[in-house]
Amino acid sequence: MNEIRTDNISKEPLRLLRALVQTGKLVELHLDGVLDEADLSLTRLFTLNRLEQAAEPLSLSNLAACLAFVKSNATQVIDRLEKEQLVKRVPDSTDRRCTRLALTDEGQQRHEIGLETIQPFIDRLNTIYTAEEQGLLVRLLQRLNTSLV
Amino acid sequence: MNEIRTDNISKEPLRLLRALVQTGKLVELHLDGVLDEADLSLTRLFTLNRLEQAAEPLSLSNLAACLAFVKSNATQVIDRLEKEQLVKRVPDSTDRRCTRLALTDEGQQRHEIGLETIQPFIDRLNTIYTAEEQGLLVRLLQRLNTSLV
DNA sequence: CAAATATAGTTCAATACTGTATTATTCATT
DNA sequence: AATGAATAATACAGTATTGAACTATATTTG
Repeated sequence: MNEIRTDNISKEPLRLLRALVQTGKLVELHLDGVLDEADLSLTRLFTLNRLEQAAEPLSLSNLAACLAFVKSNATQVIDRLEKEQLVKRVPDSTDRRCTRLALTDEGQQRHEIGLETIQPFIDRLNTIYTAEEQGLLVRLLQRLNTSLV
Repeated sequence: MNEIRTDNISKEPLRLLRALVQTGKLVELHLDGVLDEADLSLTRLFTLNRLEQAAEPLSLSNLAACLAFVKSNATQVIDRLEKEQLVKRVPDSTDRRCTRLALTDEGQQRHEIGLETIQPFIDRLNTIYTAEEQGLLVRLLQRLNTSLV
């Protein structure tokens, strides 16, 4: 009797998967366009945001884990941000393998600008979803997130 | 008195955004690894899946819209799939600007293999989320999705 | 019907990302 | 203390994606 249930689930097995992956891409595609005027991308803004929010200065590995890309890419993202003086590499005091990342003043300013630039989209999210729905969505997504790390 | 509410929302304005974008990326990162053994990527599997599911043969623009990437990328994704004989370009009968896309037999087989390859992850999704939660999640995500097109 | 505008697809250059191999350092075990 | 395994970061090659400029065909409109 559970055939029916199984059939229902497997009928369109990629629906959830596609929704998860492609909504993210759509959002990124949209915001990358918007952020162009601030000389940022969503990846770059997220990076600045992480560094700004972190209690302790993050390492490159931390960052790669936070932002869902591989370590070698973290190196390059930070290379680019450092070249533009938005971020600074500082050596870790105790572990000499480890590099810590700090926002420069200009990095902080750019972070602010970036947040303002995407504010219209944030407002739009607030019209699309109620506060409760936003909370629910975040909880559901993070449940998957943590199960993937 | 609504200051409090506003503050609450703007305190961590990127939480939802980050959850949306990065959960998608994490899933893709994970499945790209898994799909490697089938000589596929998630993008490629989604592409095959779209072509297989479509009632009418899709055009390249359709596909780009479905899969959340730009037209020039659709051209190249299809170039690669066509080179491997998984997909065939066929001219549209009425509009000579338009190219329609068809799965080859090998493309269908590879699609099947791809689905089997990610089945363990689908199963895992089914343990992480109840059927109701999956439905809810899809509805919420698609609401944003359609508002972005 | 001609001219202007829009649409479908492609090309090409620039950028971003992944994966493998490598170096340097630390940690663990004996 | 010495050796071996683990971790942090990087370099580099290969691939994927974007964006702008372009060609060809359709559609609209004056």
